[in-house]
Amino acid sequence: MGEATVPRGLPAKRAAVMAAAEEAFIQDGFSGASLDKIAVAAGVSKQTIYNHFSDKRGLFLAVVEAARIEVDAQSSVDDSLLRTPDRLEEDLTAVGRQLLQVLLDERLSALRRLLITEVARHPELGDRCGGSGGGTVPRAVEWLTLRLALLTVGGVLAVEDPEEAASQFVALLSFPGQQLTSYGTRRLSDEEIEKLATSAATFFLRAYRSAPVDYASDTRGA
Amino acid sequence: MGEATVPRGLPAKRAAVMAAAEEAFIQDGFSGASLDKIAVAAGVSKQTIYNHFSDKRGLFLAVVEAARIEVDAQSSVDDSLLRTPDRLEEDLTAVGRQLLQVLLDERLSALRRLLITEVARHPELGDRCGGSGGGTVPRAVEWLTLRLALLTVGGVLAVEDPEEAASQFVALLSFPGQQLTSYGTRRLSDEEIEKLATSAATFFLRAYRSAPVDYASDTRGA
Amino acid sequence: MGEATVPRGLPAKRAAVMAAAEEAFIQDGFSGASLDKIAVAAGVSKQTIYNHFSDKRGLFLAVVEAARIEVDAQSSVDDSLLRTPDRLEEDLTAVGRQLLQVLLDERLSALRRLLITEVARHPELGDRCGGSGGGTVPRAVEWLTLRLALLTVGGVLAVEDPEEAASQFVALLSFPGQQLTSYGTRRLSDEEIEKLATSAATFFLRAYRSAPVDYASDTRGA
Amino acid sequence: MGEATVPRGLPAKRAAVMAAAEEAFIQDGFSGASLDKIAVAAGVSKQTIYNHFSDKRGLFLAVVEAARIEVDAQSSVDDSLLRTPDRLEEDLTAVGRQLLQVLLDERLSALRRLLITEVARHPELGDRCGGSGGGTVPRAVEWLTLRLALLTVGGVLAVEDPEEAASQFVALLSFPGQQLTSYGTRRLSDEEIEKLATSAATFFLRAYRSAPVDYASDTRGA
DNA sequence: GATGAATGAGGGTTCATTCAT
DNA sequence: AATGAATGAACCCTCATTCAT
Repeated sequence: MGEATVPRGLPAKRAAVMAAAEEAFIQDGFSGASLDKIAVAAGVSKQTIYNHFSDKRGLFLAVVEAARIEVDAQSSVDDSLLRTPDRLEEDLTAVGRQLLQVLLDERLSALRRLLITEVARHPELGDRCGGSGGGTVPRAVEWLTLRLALLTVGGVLAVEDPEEAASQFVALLSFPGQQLTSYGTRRLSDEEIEKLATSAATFFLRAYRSAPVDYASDTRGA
Repeated sequence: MGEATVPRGLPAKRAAVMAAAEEAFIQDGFSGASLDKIAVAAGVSKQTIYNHFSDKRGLFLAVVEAARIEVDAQSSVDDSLLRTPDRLEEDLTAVGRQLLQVLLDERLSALRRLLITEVARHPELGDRCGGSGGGTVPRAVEWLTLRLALLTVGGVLAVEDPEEAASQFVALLSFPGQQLTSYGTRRLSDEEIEKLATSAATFFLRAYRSAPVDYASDTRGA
Repeated sequence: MGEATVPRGLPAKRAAVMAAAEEAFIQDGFSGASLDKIAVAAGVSKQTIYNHFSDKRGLFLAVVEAARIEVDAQSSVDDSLLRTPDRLEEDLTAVGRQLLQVLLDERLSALRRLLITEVARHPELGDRCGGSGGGTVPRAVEWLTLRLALLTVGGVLAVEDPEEAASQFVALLSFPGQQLTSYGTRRLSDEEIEKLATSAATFFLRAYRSAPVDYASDTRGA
Repeated sequence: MGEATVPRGLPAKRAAVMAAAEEAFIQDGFSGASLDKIAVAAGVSKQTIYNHFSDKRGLFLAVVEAARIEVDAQSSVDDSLLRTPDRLEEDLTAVGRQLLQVLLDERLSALRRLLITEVARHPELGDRCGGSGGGTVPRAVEWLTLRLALLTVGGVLAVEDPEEAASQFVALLSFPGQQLTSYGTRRLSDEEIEKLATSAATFFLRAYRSAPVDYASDTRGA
């Protein structure tokens, strides 16, 4: 935990350093980022960085950890969705849209790209950042898990393992989303988002919708 | 294509440089890798690198391009699978196992991690490396697409868009695979592979199996 | 003025760097000089140079500018000469002697040689170093101009344009002086100096002495 | 003498190298010039340079020596001038104009700048290149010396030492010419040339015109 | 005689880091 | 707590030069 829990130095300077460092690390990677430039960008002496953080790696870890927490706290899905059986497909598609936007959020994507490469070089990142550097957003996934469980209890869905199903839905969104955007390097158009969300929701419901009687008469979307 | 297609210098030295460079770039990233060390590792003078490649960047691009091509050429799936209606679930699970092994192949994963961060910094990579998301294996995916199409034609599956369905299957495997392994940083156990493959195959067939009459009697789920 | 006017770093180190740099640049030229060697000669780390100066070029410009100012400040002619009509030829010859010594001063010559080649490559030098031809000494020339003007006012000389005449006198000294010494590369003997000064003074007075009545009886020549 | 008198290799390639080298050395100085770039500019392998010349210095010396000879051979003054007493001032001014153009010739100036700095570093240049690297043009000066001697014999001028007088005339032209042009870095306008030539001729004749009877009534040009 | 390939040394510059204030 | 000054190592790259073809 180190630097993050025992901040030394004036908090304002510390925050300026972390902001500048986050941008630098995201832009240039760990080795590519320069403490000189970070200090200049933060309007701070270089030594001040060393007063706040143990060294370059310490700064890096603190920045990533803070950003992860912050991003996760900001990502949520419209809580009114998936609460009733009607509009099931529409609601799930809407959830897909929102999840996509959360998962492909610019800052989160940049962070994820950073983690993906640096975790292999800095193993402590894995421990600090909720595993794997995968960069999914725990809160939103937990929320979806809960909804799926409730819908199953309500007889609307037939999901044996809600956590697994939630992960599958996220996978159906995230994987093509990352492929299409080069891991968040470019943005998706509204049409692309719509298409991905619809496709995932359709596929998902085709497998997990509970009423087999409806199945034969189901007019599955294209 | 540049340096990769107009090799100058003795091919042996060139190959040694590329091998050493691939390892260095994978290990330390683009900025982290040192040409000095690459030269030493390749048993070559530093200037020799510049005799073969224009730049550090030129070397990087050549290395990545070559590795991509090579990896893709080596990755294939057992061609006898998914050729008959019987053993559908077993075969699809086997395909999932093999795809997982291909997709999480150590070298391919390392390359993917490299690309994920560096594409943002070297846009040429996207153009050269086909999709830049870096890291699915075109040949294997094409193979699966073809199999799904044929099975649909044969009435075994009900897949409207085989390409999309193949991508979905890959997503169901790759996304959790990458999460669990920190993008290929650690290896999956056989049990984990089995579980992922089974889960994906089950989910996939639940949605795409063509005979609804079988649906009610299906003993699905792990 | 740039680096020269905003000195950062301990002035002592800065001065040591500039001294070492002046010697190196004079000895080896701009491209020939090595910052490594300058740092060693100055007893300073190489990075310290970059702490004080923006660049190799920045260092070069600062060094040349400072040296020019310093050299000019040190060069003067015996102020008691050319103040009375008597001893006109002797005084002018003495002025010639002293001007020669000033103009062929070792440091000034070295600086001039440096400027002559580098001005073409670093145009800023021309602006910074007053005329860039590099190497006459403004203060001494101004002094002579004033003396010639006063002697003309006193009726001793018949000089229409004192500034032009001063330049001519300097030309009569400098040009052969530079030729004979390979632009200050070797030193003149006292005899050579005497000969040049006498020749220039004789020639000059032959043209500019005011009393034509004296002309016929003049015992000129060496 | 070395390379210049015992040329090895195909003369065409040798000439291409020398031409490229002359430009490079003039542009960038001895240390600044790169054999790599010279080879490319000459359309020749680098090793070919070493087949023709001993090393970088050998190439440099050969280039400078050849250029000096060539430039001198091309510089001459209108031989019909200064042959009769009439039009003395006009002729001498015309000689001044032509000498200025010769002395400030672009190539000669560039060569002179090169020599001025490099002679100190390569003493053999002084021996090979007619002393001092001063860069006057022997043939033209000899011509003027002869003319002044003949005019003195003819009673038109009163020059005791024609060689010294010729040098003085050259000094009166060259020195301001080099100052004004930053040693040949920029070109003089016709007006500037005219002014310099007139000034030198006027000054020269004021001192050396033989007829003192004319002196009092002389209306010396401004 | 001419080449392409290779070398080792050194170029200028910037790095992460520490000391003194 | 914060700074400016300084460090030594390492960075990528290019140098003049030689070897083998």
